[in-house]
Amino acid sequence: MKLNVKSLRFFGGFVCGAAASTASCVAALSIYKEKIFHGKEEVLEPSAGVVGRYGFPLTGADIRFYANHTLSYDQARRTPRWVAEHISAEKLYGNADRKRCKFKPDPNIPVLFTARNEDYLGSGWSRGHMTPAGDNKYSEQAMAETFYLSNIVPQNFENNSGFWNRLEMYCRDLTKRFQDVWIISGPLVLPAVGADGKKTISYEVIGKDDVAVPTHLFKVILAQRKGFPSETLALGAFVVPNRPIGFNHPLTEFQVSLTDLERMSGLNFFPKVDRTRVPLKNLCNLDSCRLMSSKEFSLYIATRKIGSAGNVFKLDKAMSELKEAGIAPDEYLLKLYEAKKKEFASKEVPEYQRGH
DNA sequence: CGGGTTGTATAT
DNA sequence: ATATACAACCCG
Repeated sequence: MKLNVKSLRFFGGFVCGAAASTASCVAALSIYKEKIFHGKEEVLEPSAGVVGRYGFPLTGADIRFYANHTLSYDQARRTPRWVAEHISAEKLYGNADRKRCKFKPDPNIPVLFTARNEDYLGSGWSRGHMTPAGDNKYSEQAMAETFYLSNIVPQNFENNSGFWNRLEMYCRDLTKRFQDVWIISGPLVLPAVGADGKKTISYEVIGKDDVAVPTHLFKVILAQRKGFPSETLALGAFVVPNRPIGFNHPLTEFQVSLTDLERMSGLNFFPKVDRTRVPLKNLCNLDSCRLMSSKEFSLYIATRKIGSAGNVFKLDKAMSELKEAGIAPDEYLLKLYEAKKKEFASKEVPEYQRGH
C-alpha cells in the first residue's frame, strides 16, 4: 500500500478521463479507500493513513435539517454560520403563534457547544432569529424550531425589531409577486480599520458560553417567478450593520454583489443555480426592495396591538399613540378598532348592570 | 411583526 | 434555598 500519492492522482485521473469503461474508473478510485471489516461485511472507507490513525478533528454535523429551515452551526461561536429557508404564500398563513414558543438550546447540538438563554439575558443584546418565526405561520413545529438557539444570534434590539424586522416583512411580501423565495441569513464578523490604519476583526462575546456578537448580518434572497418562455430568477444580497438603522436608510444602501458577500463570508450561495440557463436578475431592479416607511410601520404595529388588545384601555392606548405620532388610521384599522370595542362592551355591560 | 420584565405558584 | 413554568405586563 506504500504508493506515491502524486502518481496515484495522475493515474486515477488518467484512467477516469480516458477509459471508456466506468469499471476501470471505479477500480482506480478505490485505491484511495481502505478495506475495513464491519462484522463480516467488507466495506471501503476513505483512507486516513497514519496521520489519521486516531481520527481527525470534528466540527459537528455540516448541515442540520429542521421542518422548514436548514443550517450550518458554528460550534466555536455558538451561532449559525448560515440558515437557509424557503417561503411561499401558503407558509405565511396559519395559527402558529410565537407567544406559545420558547427560546431554548438546540437539543440536537452537543451541550458543550450550545448557547443558552442565560448567555443572552442581561447581555445588552437580543436574541435575533435568522430564519424568522413569522415565516412559519403554517406549522407550530416549524415555528417552534426557529426558537432553537442554533437559529439565533446576538442582535441589537432596535435593529432586530426595526430595520431587520422590516427586511423580513419585505421578504414575506415578495411571495405575492414570486411563487417561491429562498433566503439565506447569517452573522458576519467583518474587519474594521483602526486609528493606525490596520485592519482588525474584533467582536464581543456574551455569557458563560462566549456567544459571538456579529458586527453585521447578511441576507441573500433568491426569488423565482414562473413564466413563459422561461422562469424569472432574481437575486439580492445584503449586509446590514448590527446596530440601529433608521427609516432614512433604504435597503439598497446595504446591497452588495453576491461575489463580495461570498468573499466576506467564505460561503458559496446557491451553487446549483445555472446562471447560463436562467440569467440572474437584480432583485432591486426587478422588484422595489422598498421597506415599510415610518408611517406604514407605525400603522402596522398599531394594527397588531389593537388586534391583540385584551381590554378597552389597551385599545385606546394604541389609538392615542398613533394619534400622537400624527398618523391617521386607515379603514381596516378603524373597523378593527370598532369591532373590538363592541366586543369588550358586550362582555362588560351585562355584568355592570347586574351588579346594580 | 420583532423583542423584553416581573411576580407568583410550583417542583426539586 | 433554588430552579422552573407561566401569566400578565411592557417596549419599538
